[in-house]
Amino acid sequence: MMDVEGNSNSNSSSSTTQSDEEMLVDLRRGPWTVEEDFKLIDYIATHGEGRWNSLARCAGLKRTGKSCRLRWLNYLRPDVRRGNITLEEQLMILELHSRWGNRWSKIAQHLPGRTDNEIKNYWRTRVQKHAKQLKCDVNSKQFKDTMRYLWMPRLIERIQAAAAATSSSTATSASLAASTNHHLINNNDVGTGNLVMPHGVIGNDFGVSHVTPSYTPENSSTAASSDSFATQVSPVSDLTTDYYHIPVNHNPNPDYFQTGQGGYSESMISPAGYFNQGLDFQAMEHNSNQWLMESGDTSDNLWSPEDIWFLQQQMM
DNA sequence: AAGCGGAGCAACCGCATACGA
DNA sequence: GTCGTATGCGGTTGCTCCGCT
Repeated sequence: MMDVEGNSNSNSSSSTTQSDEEMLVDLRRGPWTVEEDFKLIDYIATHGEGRWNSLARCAGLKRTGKSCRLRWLNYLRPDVRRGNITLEEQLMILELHSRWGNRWSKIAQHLPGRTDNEIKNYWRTRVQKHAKQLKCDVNSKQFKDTMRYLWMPRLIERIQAAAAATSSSTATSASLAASTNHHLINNNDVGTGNLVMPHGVIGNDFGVSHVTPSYTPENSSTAASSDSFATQVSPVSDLTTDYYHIPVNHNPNPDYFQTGQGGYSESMISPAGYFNQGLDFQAMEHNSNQWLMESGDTSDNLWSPEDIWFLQQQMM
């Protein structure tokens, strides 16, 4: 593919409008040029988006409507966030993927500024790489448990640590940590009631505990809406949808919430009980150590030796 | 310095669904 | 109800970059 010279492409899409696109005998493909980008931006600024086939034609772009749409949505749109996936976003992706699977666009809706394509790429390149390093399939129960019991708690710890390091002086970051905990842990209150305590005292069996004396969902939301916050860290608290409060068993996807398994956080509360269900955590720990040795990307190094030690204690 | 291989990412493809005539 | 068209989504491809040998 990637015929940058723009070969005719009558078979580019089985469902794309024949009348519109086949008339464009000179369709370009491959990477977009700066000139094409400007054309598209200009046209959309004047006429708005939508009706992509006619847009492509009227804007003088020798591209398919689909190509224009994709370019706009994934790259040119002014609110697209570029750059590294933050810890908060990683956590969100892991959590949301555990709920919805490869529903990338749905996941992207909860990560403002991120596109489904970007999240999909992140998953395929980073998460699947880790699965490979752990020598298990990304869809396997073992790998999902690894995410649930090791990565996610570790991410929460690191988010809190980062917030504590930078925010003793700013309420914003504190609210972030609180809000992250609130959103990610609050569905534990379904059937447990012991994780989210009044006035933001939050803890779990992984040693992740945090006291946020003034936290409420309301002020978290307020803090999250500040501009500086939005540009520096992922606006987790903008995820105002209350799906975290939905009892996990209501999830329509049986693949992710099997009987007795619950959501990840439900099991996080009482890992010891769950650890007795035949999981090969020794093998996971071995592979995880190997992963830590091999990975040079600090953003991926979610586990410390203490984590491994703790994991071993849980298994005893 | 050159070759090679893997990672990351932009773009394409095919299918599904929505919508209007 | 059917057909044609438009849009959206998830999977896949292949290019570029970068690190390693």
